[in-house]
Amino acid sequence: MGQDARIPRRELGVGEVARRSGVAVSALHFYEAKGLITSHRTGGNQRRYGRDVLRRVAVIKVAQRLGVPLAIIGDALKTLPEARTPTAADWRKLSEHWRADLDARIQKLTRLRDSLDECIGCGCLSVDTCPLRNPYDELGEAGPGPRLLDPG
Amino acid sequence: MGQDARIPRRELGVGEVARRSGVAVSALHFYEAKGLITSHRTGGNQRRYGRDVLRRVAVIKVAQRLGVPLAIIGDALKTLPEARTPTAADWRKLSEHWRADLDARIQKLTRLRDSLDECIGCGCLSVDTCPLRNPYDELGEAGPGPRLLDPG
DNA sequence: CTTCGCTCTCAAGTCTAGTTGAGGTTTATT
DNA sequence: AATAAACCTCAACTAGACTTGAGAGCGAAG
Repeated sequence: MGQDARIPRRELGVGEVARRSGVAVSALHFYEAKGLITSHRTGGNQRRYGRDVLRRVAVIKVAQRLGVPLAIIGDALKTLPEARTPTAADWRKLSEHWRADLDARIQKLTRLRDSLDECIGCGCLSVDTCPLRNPYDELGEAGPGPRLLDPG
Repeated sequence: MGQDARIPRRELGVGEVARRSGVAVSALHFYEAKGLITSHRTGGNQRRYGRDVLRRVAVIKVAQRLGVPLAIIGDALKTLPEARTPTAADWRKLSEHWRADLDARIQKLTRLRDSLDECIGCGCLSVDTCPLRNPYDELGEAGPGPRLLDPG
């Protein structure tokens, strides 16, 4: 068993962080590879995390729920001074920024819903005239291929 | 040039469908491989589409804007009687269904925004008590792209 | 000191929605 | 008949966010 037995305030192993934060160990490895979190190693090359990692992972998860891609989250986290535990003030700054994105996304979906209501009985779907087919409000996700982000 | 010269009511070649519907030829191939549209072939193995394909592609594109994944769109189109051109009534049925999804998505994001407003200064992010971290409203988050899975 | 569980690295696979390219065939026009 | 534009198939690539698996090492309990 791990190192969590009687050491409430020490560093955390990867499995413990996984349990406490609710993400998989593989995801933590992945975040670390992407530079979103950091760790140092024991003599035996195992990861040890400071307690700030829990807050960081929390921020990551919330930002993902907001629809922010990992790369952007990573950039934001890097603006925090040197591997510091994010404070409430830091969090406020990040969340205010992301709130704007969220708002835009909600607006876009709402407009779409309104168009859908208008068109729901017409069945026209004309390429030129139907508002549902005319993306007057394509925000970011223009273009080719596989970049449609805007999950739930 | 192709077969569209003086034959307004005949079948359509793949390039013409692409031009008229605004999707790439490769996308039409792809939709066909996925069973969302069908064609028959000439002696020389080239695709020929009935005119209903234009309406079908229109439905596909609109549904995608609503955030419906291709697999679901395909299932819906399969409920239409045998390769029939979707009528206005068919379209209404589909769109009413998808409207509910859209609404749910909007509601979810709105709740998320409200939580964010509440939490924007608190910085708590407690795993147990923070509403931002407690996904009381995970509806099958059928996101595009990667699997943003579960209790994100 | 053995053993079992945890952790390590690295490669490859998954899923969506296609695009791109190679190499070859068909169709329409000249 | 020759030529050019369109079309064909199939494989491989893209992006994002991970997961899965193989093969090997680490750490603490018994």
